[in-house]
Amino acid sequence: MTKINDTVTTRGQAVLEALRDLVLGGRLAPGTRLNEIELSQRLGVSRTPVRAALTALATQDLIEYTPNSGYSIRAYSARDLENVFEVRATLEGLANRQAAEAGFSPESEARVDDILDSTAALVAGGEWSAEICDRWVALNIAFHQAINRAAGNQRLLTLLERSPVPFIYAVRYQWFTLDIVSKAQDDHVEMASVIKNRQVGRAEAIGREHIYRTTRPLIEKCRELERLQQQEGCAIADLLQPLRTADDSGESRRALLGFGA
Amino acid sequence: MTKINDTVTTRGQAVLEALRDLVLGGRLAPGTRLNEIELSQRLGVSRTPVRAALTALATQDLIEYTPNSGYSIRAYSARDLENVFEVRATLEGLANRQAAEAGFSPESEARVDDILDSTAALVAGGEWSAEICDRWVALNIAFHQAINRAAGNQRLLTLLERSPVPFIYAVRYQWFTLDIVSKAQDDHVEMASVIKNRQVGRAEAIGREHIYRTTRPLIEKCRELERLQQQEGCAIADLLQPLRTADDSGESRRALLGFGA
DNA sequence: GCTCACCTTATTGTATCCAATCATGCTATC
DNA sequence: GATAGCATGATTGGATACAATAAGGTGAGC
Repeated sequence: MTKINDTVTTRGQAVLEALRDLVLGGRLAPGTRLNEIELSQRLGVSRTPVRAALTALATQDLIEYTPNSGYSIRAYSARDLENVFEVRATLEGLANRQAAEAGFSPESEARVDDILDSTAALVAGGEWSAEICDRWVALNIAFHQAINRAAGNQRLLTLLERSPVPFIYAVRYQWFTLDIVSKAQDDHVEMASVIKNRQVGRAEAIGREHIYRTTRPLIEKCRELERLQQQEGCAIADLLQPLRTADDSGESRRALLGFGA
Repeated sequence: MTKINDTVTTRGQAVLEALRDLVLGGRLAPGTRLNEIELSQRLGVSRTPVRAALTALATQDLIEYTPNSGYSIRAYSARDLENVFEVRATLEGLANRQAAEAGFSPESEARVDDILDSTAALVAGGEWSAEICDRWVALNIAFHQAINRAAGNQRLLTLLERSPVPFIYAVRYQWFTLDIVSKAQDDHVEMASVIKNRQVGRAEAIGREHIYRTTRPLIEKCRELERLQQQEGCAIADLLQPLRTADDSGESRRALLGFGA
């Protein structure tokens, strides 16, 4: 079994990264218990750093904790997702506004333009594969990160980066089609433009709307699935079902940890 | 030395509460190191639950963590405070909007009205003492909590309740004067009214503005102090200085823990 | 045959021990 | 006299042993 990467500061930190990837990967069904002993054995460490990582993940609401019972993968209902995205939309709106207030630094502006060029090229290519999708997802994260950083609000940045949107990574091959990504590209171009022109009010509105636009169909899909089944949480488990068995070799970091299917 | 309250589920949870109160209490100067051994001895437990609590607090950004060095009380610059309150204002705006969208339940409405009656009575009394201030602070928290709950967004509620505004508790005697509280009362009345009338847009704007209004003077004060001294962080330490020696018998829970001056 | 109680076992919670790391202060050398 | 290197102490990081709790199964009694 592969050991963890020990170039990181402490084992606890490394385990935290590993378990975060595991949880966000979406391979584990809601309710799955995270056994401390099993995890520590898989990662080649003792229970101590595993417990530290689990504590941190539970504090971030990425997993559930029940005293004397342990940690488990939490279920997301369509309502939960809606709430998560509503908060995120609001916070990204704030980030865009503050970025517009502050204006881009020359470096930020260059970076944003670079990213937009890259994503434009991907979209214009007309091809769409798992590999290209992964490239686009990385660029998409980089784009939002660049804007969120430009806002110059450390508190906001921390909240946005520490609350990754669950399932987005997991469902990306199903979700980010060329059509969706093309619309996102238009949004991104407008976001950058509005910030450059320091249009504060529009920046907030567009930043917020961009999140609503891109996530609403996902929520609708979950809601539909929930209607078909009565049980809460199961809806999303099903949405992810195809992924739990799919090939995932592209994700090097998680694969490195021995968490393959 | 007083032991921790063991009616709570696990020692780890109890220690977390205790340390959270300690940190939010504002008695410890920025940079103060949180020695695991010392804390465990004070609380009458081993280092293990202390470490769990410290991990959680660091994850919530209430304390700072440096690998192989430990945990310490973080400093807040005026800029930090501004960022924290900007995020909070935005989130409370969202809460008010969602509350207006959903409307009050009969119970929520009754509770909000009760609280408004109580705070109105305090303000109308014309007297202002530490004791009355404490009563008002508790009611103020209850008011915002009631509205935030009425929004029906669990995610949002968690973020708001897990990110208590630092220093508010610490500086409350200096800060919440009869004048300030009286203005807050007007805001609260309007917030409740607008939600009752389901005026969604105004609810968001007023909720947001209420936070800006009540916190901006605090930020200005910090900024002024920072101008006087060059060092960052020290400003707020000074703002709190009088409190570090002040009598604090009103805070039963923290006093219970043996963290007196 | 069903239910309740007890016991067993698996897993978490806590304490303690050892290792690793960092900071401090001293000494020696330039 | 100043600086670099080393040694020593204090503190954190990690592992392990032990205690407590919860869940599940088995047995006996009704």
